Amino acid sequence: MTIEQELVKKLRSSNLRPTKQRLEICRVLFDRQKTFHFTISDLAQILNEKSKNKISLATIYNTVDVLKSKGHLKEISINSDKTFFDTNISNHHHFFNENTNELTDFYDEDISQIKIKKNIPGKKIKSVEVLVKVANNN
Amino acid sequence: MTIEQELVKKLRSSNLRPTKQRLEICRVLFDRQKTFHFTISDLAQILNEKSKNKISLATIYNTVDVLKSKGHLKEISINSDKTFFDTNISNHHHFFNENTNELTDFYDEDISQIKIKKNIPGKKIKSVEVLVKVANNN
DNA sequence: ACAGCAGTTTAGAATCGTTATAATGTAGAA
DNA sequence: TTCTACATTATAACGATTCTAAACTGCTGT
Repeated sequence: MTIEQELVKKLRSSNLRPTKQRLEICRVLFDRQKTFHFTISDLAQILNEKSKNKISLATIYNTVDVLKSKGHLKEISINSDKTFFDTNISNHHHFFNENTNELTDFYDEDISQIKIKKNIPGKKIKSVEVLVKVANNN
Repeated sequence: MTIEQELVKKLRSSNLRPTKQRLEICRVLFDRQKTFHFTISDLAQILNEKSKNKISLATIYNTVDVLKSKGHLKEISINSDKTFFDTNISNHHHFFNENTNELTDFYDEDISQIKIKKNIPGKKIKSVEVLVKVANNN
């Protein structure tokens, strides 16, 4: 399947018609090798630089919201200034570089196995994610 | 030392004069047995109910910001709608109940020891915190 | 192919949390 | 008590996000 077909499929599976705006957004999000961490304004800026006819902010918000609710994007909370999203939707962990505000993914194989020894009655664990904050020594 | 003296000390150590508004805020925050998780609007509402003369939102924001920057409060990021604060400033972990949006603390003794097997060159780990999302089974 | 409609995009207004402003009030040192 | 630097306040400003309603378009049925 070509990338373009993948993108269309992703949109259709979210009950979104593959319009040119949405495809443009999806290309930025998903047509890349590495995980992409972004805010709406990052994305809007990239889209503006990339294409001649600009896409309305409302469309960007709507598309990202739907992609998120359908599980194609994940929201990550590091600080509360802005909402970050992640194209890596697997259960994974983050390094947060306090000096540069950069995020780096890491996976279960990079951490010792985590066992939670306490539970909340009547509740089931849905996810376990670790946030490691790092900074320069000085 | 009485609670009231503790509160005054906490304010003075933050370079804040112990005014009646600030003391009122600190009583709500720190004069309690259990950890308190709150948003600014939670706090504002409690303060309004509690005392006759209401405290300006600006004062609440300023006081909380300073207390946070001086390490008497901790900011926690769960979702990005609102900024949450925590009176528990120790390194600890959270359960987030997706059904009720409630937060519960848990500590290192409630989890297996965590070893990070990867590192970021030139950076030092400042904190490791785990977020466990839980929800009803159905 | 194309008409028609449901779904989409858009600019701009509205909203909400948070921060800034500037006038008035007050804690605390002398 | 007086004075000054710090605090408080109401309100304005701001920025991210959501809403609105009018114009536009993909897609289905013909």
